[in-house]
Amino acid sequence: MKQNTIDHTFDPHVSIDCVILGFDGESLQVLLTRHADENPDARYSRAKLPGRLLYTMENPDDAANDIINQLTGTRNHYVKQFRAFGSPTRTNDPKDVLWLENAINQKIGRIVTIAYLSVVKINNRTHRKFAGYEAAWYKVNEMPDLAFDHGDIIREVLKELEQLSSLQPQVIFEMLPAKFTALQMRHLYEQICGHEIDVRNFSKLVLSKPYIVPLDEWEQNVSHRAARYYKFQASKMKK
Amino acid sequence: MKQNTIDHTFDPHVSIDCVILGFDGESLQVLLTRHADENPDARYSRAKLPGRLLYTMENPDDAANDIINQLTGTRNHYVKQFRAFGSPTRTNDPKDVLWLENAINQKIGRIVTIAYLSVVKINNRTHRKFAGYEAAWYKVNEMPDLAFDHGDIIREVLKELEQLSSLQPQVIFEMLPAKFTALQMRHLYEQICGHEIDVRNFSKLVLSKPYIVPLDEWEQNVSHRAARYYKFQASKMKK
DNA sequence: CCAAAAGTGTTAAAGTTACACCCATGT
DNA sequence: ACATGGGTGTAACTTTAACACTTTTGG
Repeated sequence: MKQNTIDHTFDPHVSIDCVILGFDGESLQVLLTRHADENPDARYSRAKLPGRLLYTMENPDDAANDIINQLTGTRNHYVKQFRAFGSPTRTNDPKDVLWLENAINQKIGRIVTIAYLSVVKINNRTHRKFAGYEAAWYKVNEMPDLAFDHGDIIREVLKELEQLSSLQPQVIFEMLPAKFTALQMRHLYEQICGHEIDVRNFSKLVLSKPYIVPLDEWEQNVSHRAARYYKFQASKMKK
Repeated sequence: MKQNTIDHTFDPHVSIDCVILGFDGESLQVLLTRHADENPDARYSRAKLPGRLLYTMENPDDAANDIINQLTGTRNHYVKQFRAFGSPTRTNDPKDVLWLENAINQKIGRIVTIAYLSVVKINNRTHRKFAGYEAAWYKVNEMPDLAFDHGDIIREVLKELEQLSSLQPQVIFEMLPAKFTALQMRHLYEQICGHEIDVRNFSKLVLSKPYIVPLDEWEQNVSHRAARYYKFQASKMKK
């Protein structure tokens, strides 16, 4: 879709930021980038959402896919535009201004950013270094201090995820491994909706769905009764 | 909030478009602008969402409020950012390009627009002329051919409204007059969700809500049994 | 035998759907 | 008298919430 021949010029007015969420079996995590400097100057040190300026005539959705692909290696990930953030003060924090003008190499006014929500499976390719940055997963409950309004963006995206997962349960399975236990799935739901879920009600409700199919495989070498594995079958969803 | 002293320069990269919805007692309507030329050149003739470029350092939310205020005279209206639209081809239709370059008075690349959803009460001030344009209400089922991707934007906003009205019923009452009948309210719900609603179930469901309070007033001079009026009382909503 | 997590049913309450008739008013 | 819309109840079904004990396995 994107060619090497495209024009990589940009006007410093619109950027794309991606809230890439994943799940490690216990916690919901968000992928953040940091300057890869070994001994970073404080002004370079705040973590950020992965993102960049939008190229002239580039489709914002393509840009988001690019960013996600660069960091995670995936080409088929769930991604959805959330909304734009454009407060004139969002790029004003002195801690961020220096970084920004260095990175972009010119004076910057207000930048409108289009935030995307993406959910992926965490794997060993999702900690890539690129262009002087490195990306790492952070538990959403233990996020560091973030540049710009990125903390707010993440908090709002998380609320959106809660709605999204009840309206479109498929997104849940974009975060879970291909085979997962009921406990993993329940932990994920609990992280998303922010409260505990009764085990028995969860079994009934979720495991009764035709698109969650039990496998004839069980956990190995666990010091307790082994849990069954399930898989998600998209073709058994309706409407 | 906005002063006359603000800087009205802009870079032609980001615009704001408002999907302003209203209800006339029967149909859901959207406020569109047209060039007010008496005998309009065809190239000026497609209807558009009310909107404009974003001024340098202007808050997008403020811009949306301004646009809505200019057209409807209201200062307290429900408004919510929907999302950004930025396809590189969205401003490419030759029917629109001439108008756009005339209006903005320079060559234009791709413009990212931030779409807002607003709901207002229709009144006699909501057909204002301004700056060579005039605004008029159109039934959402009978929209004219629209410039750019404005037709798509409206269709997507209407889906959003359906979700919004079940999650935040207050928005319904932003469209209804201060006193309304059960029939009006039911028509509005039907327009929003796109199908008929059973009268008896509607009474039970809606009229059982504590925030919908019956008045001791009835319709006058109608050629059938007079319907009761109700009002919305925000203070009786919970959570 | 102990620790840890798996797995499994019942009941009550609330909400949703489907469905039909008589009433009040103006012409 | 008739046309128009107003107003009302019940039963079946579905969904949600609350709640506790026995099983399996490894150490």
